[in-house]
Amino acid sequence: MERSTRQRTSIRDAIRDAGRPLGPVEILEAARGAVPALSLATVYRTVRRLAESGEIQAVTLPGESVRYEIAGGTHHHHFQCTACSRVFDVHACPGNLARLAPEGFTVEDHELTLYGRCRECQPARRGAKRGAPGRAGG
Amino acid sequence: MERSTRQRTSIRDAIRDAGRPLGPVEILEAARGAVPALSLATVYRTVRRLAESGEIQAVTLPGESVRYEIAGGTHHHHFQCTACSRVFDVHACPGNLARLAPEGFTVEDHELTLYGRCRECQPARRGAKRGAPGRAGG
DNA sequence: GTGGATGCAAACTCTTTGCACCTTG
DNA sequence: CAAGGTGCAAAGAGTTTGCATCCAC
Repeated sequence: MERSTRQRTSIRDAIRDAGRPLGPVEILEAARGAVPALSLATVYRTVRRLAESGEIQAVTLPGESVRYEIAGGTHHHHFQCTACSRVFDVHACPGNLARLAPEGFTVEDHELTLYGRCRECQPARRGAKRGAPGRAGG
Repeated sequence: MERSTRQRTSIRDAIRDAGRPLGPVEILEAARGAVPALSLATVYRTVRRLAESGEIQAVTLPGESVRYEIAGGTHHHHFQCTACSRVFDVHACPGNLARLAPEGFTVEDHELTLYGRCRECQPARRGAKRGAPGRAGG
């Protein structure tokens, strides 16, 4: 059965506290705050377990490697900031996309990714404060 | 300057003739019909060149490695078959997605992927012929 | 005390790169 | 003939796995 280890707890907490999808290395760095000796292999093994058990879910964006977020349950999409590369949830959906498929095709599901500037990375405008952290990678 | 080699021609033709986005190995296999000694390294180098020159464009779907298709120019999306994994173009767009982003976020672009059954992989229904090739991977 | 969990390092897969040889213009 | 292109093999980056040790139950 599933044991409650410090590693597993720190990984789950890291994902939960982030409030946005995190990649394996981001999880590692965040979780090392609680468990400094945590290894990347354990992160990979644990996120797979947590994803299989339904506690977290994989977020796969076009051209990006996997990120993970707490399984909230509701259908939603994602927004990736073109400046800081971070990913955020979008709790809205255009809906009714089945009509877009070519004739003879059956639509079962869809994924939508929006790209643009997140709140912190808005380009400077007349007198606007720039709060962008400028983080690259991720 | 750009030379016209048999390899480059076979790669470009393979992508053009496929009518759907192909991955590096798919391109290799298709192009080897014309140039049997073609190497995967050349495929990688060539698609990068062709993509940089704008002749072809990368198609990156969630959780999938890159595919390439002829740069047609018009904005479109993609459909991935959950049975054969192949990817097809969708020449339609829900449009007006900027409103979906959280407040304070600016939307510059979007990507949409539909999932379901392609024409050849439709589940058998009353007396329908099954034409599905059942290709996995790719 | 036992079996699952962890850390390390090696293995794997996918992609890129160095280098000698070949081909196009 | 010169410059760019190609094939092979090795190198990188990201992810998975074998194994001895450790720890939750």
